[in-house]
Amino acid sequence: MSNDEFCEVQFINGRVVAEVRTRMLDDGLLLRVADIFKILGDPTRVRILHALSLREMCVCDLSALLEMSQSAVSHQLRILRNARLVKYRREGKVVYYSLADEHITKLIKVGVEHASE
Amino acid sequence: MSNDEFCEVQFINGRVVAEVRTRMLDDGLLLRVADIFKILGDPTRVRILHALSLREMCVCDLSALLEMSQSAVSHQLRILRNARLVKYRREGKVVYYSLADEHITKLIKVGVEHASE
DNA sequence: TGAACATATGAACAAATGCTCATATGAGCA
DNA sequence: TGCTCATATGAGCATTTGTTCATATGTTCA
Repeated sequence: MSNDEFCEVQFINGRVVAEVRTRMLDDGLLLRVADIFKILGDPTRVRILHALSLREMCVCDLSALLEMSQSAVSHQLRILRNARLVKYRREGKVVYYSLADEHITKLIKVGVEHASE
Repeated sequence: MSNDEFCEVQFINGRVVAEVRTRMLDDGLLLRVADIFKILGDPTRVRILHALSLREMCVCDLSALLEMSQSAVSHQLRILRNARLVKYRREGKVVYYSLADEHITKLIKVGVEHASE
């Protein structure tokens, strides 16, 4: 696929494009990066993750804390589970969720720093 | 609004919820955090930001690099502009975009680190 | 075993999103 | 001024997303 299909200009150097392309990270990797950020890009999930960074919690407590239905919280927890951002343990009828690792805390932290500017 | 509306359980302590609530970051802040991550949560925008972290580029070159229409790139650049993640300068007919600051580079970097696991 | 409860999940639906297409804007140049 | 080109933007549309509602699953306990 030639550049001409997208850009008909001559004087804008294709060499610049080619040079940058060699230094670009793999598209698949950048896609995974976007996937992670997409998961973090929802207020409910951010609040859940932040709450879990303070303390392990069960679904019911999270639901009360966030003032959201148990179903809504559960649906979001599934998304976080599938993305391996949280882990959980069952204790009788109650399921306790916590962050999968400190990496997540760091991600949230960097986001908070940026938002606090 | 009582917890009961969302959680009828007695033995799951409301004190835990109350205690965590006092330590929770402000909801408005967490909303802004989610907003930033939402913007980073799209492959096109991540690729644009990553490219700009390597070099200042014009719309046309970005379009060629990403093999996307000029219109699509321009639309995404507007979103990035509104979020103050990129800045731009005009040079004749050409508009050059670059990252607003190194904060953005750091955000992307942390995301890449996570995705590289 | 059967009732009660914490959690999970499927279907449905409204809202948000990202692209395309057509067109507008704005700058350089003949 | 009129033409060309780089960029911006509005409308339309298909897809994705987050919630609710209803219901299923799985565990405890009488």
